[in-house]
Amino acid sequence: MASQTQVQTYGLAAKLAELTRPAKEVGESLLASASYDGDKKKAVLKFYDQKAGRFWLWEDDTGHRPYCYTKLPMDDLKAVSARKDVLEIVEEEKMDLLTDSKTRLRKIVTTDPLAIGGGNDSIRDQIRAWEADIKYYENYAYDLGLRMGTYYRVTQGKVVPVRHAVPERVARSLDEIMAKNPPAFTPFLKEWAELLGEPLSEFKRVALDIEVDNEPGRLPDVENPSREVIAVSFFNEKEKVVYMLRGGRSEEGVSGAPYDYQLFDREADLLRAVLSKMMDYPVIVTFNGDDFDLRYIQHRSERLGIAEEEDPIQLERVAASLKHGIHIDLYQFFRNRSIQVYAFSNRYTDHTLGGVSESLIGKSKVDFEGEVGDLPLLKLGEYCLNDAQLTYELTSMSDSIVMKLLLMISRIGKMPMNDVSRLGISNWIRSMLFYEHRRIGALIPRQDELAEKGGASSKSIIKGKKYKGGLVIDPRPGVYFDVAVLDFASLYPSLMKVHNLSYETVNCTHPECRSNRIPDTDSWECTKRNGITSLVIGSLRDLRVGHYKQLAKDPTLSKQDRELYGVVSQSLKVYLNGAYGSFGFESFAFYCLPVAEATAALGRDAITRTIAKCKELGVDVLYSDTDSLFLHSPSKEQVSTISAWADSGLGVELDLDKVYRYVAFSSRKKNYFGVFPDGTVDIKGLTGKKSQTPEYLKRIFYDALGILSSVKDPDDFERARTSTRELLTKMVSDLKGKRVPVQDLAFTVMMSKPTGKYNGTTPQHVRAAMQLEQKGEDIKAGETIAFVKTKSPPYVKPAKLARADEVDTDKYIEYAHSMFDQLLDALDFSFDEIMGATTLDLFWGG
DNA sequence: AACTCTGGCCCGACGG
DNA sequence: CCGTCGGGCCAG
Repeated sequence: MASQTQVQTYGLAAKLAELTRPAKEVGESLLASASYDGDKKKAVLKFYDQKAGRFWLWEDDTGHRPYCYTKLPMDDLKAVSARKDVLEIVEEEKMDLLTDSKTRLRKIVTTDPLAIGGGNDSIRDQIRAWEADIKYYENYAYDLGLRMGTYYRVTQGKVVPVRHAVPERVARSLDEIMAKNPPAFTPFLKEWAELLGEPLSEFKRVALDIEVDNEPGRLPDVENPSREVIAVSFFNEKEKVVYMLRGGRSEEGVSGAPYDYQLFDREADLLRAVLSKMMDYPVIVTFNGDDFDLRYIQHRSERLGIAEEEDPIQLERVAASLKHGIHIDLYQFFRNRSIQVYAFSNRYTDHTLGGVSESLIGKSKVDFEGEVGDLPLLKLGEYCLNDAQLTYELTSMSDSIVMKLLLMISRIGKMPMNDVSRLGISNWIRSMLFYEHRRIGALIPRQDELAEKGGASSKSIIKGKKYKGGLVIDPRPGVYFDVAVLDFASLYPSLMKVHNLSYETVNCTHPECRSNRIPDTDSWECTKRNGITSLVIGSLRDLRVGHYKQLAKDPTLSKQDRELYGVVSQSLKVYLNGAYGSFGFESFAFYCLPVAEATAALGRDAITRTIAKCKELGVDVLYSDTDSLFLHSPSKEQVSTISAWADSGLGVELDLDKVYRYVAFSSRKKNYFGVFPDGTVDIKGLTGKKSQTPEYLKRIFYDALGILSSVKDPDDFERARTSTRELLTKMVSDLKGKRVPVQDLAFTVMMSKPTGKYNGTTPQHVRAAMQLEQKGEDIKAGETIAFVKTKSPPYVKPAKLARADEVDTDKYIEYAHSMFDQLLDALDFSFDEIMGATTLDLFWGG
């Protein structure tokens, strides 16, 4: 650890003199980020002192080197580093050295059949020495024993954490979990509980948004920023300010604006003020700042001759980062599928600022006509500030859940928050597992070593997939009252734990393990040693299921503690759900197909045997998908018998998840709806709930479900049938009579790539997008296209360009037909039938 | 550079 | 006309 703390001298000189101070004066400060600067060959920790409102940097250049694939002395490295051409060659030599040392090491390690951890202390030491030379600097802070978002105090050059007390109730619950697990899990559980119990911190932050004076119909070019930055807004609870360029814009009414503003005559002055303001904050939040806002400010500042020293922005290949703090680009964060699905339960689907804001905070972007550059200052400021406000509120909603998730995911993954916000689940897990390897002095496997474990032995159901996945059985069509749904708690992580699944243990070298076959695969499991991913994932699973989920609801704990444990539980869920899939992902650092395949195979085995057990007990299994069972009217005793059997026989927890008043299955898998005792409806997979279905059809669909939700017993269905018939008759009549607004008939489908990249086939939404492009619109991947089906080629039109008389009504009735049949199939009536032949004749003129 | 996985449904485009 | 495939969205 460094003995001397230094302060960087970039940034506005005066500002920095005010903001930075020597470490010996530093009181309690929040660690915001850690990174390794390869150019300066220094690690930089970024702290923020909330009380004093100042940030400071702590640099470490002792013993931690940037290019550690080498045995070269530091001085030699420095000498060659000065010359770039030489460095290239030396890098190669370094790689040779690395290979040599690894070969030597492997000779020793091969005496250990599993090649991780080492079998005795001398091997362990050698591994550690070798590992020290190939340190992975993402984990830098954690190598020093530091943790993100935690308060530290610096005394005599040492960084010391500010400790917290663990509530007694929490300690007790942890002891119980440790008692239930084999001793190998104890150190893991302890370590994790200590980390996860660390209180959450708040981050002083501001949201930023910019407006550029663009040419009509064209987006500003970030790489060649020829247009002026005309407005920049900052928003948080204390500060709502817009910096604007006069540029001849109308100043009418601006003096009475409901926000603070500053007007500038020169763009360079505006930008200097912006850069200076940015320095006040350790965390800056944007929406798409990586690709646009910060990149544009930086390039524009360069062009206007603003000195590097005045500018806190540092552009990287994909990210825009800050020299003094961290930049969170929410666009990157919300685009992350794991976040979308597991943290926000798919509550948003559109990844634009407007889309996410509308879904999560119920607020929209400001609308205006024409070009942003032509707006009067009052409007310009309002528009610009509104975007910053939405951005900020996305981080402050629900008690700042976004910041808390970022922080917790960062701590679990041993990855700085700025990286967490930009990278996907496989990178979080990579970082987490690298750390775990180093902590126990284990070798991190190379790709070729992992490949030796072999590929998949099962054949996937779907063409083009790598292995066989979860089991889905055909539902029994019809309506069933009193249906209980049992499901396995974290099935895949549980199986990884119980069956010791890890890349080094699966298909191990012990001859006596070969008989521990994993059903439906050619693989076997190891009973000689605990696998590292089994230990890590298993510990996290137990802590989530047996500890944090309960603590989050425990009334004896303070609100603050409950909130912390809720965030922990949610973050763990993200990791647990991603772990299995990552092992089947080619680019994952621990990619190991046998692990993914074995997990899924054991899942199929578990559910198959449970179904058999149910049958044996005389319980009807109506449906099952991967880890869930739908049981027809089981008794309490039957449920607890099955649950107890799963616990002892399979080693996996099987719980009663929910009970439906009734469930209606069609013959289609992953397509059903259920009604809870309180009348709420649970819809799965039906077309009527899909985001692409036109608003009008969705509305009718939900109306129909409303009718069906009132059904209390089989006799009620007759009434429901009559009401449904009336509803659908009116629908057909409204469609035929063109009484439905065109907007409500729009299909909304996302573009997964730009129009040009669809080769060979042109789906309807792409055809519509191309029409918009012809009108001069810019369509990007990720945008949602609204289109209606029309009667003449190309049979689609963007919704905003279509007239009611162009709509192909028959297509819509056809679509409604198929949509309602999914619903009615189950109830044993059909669209045609319910409409009655005469009604159909009437409307279809047949 | 990359966006955890497989299973399943639906529609429309495309080629024979 | 029909089977196959690409594309999108959803379940788990």
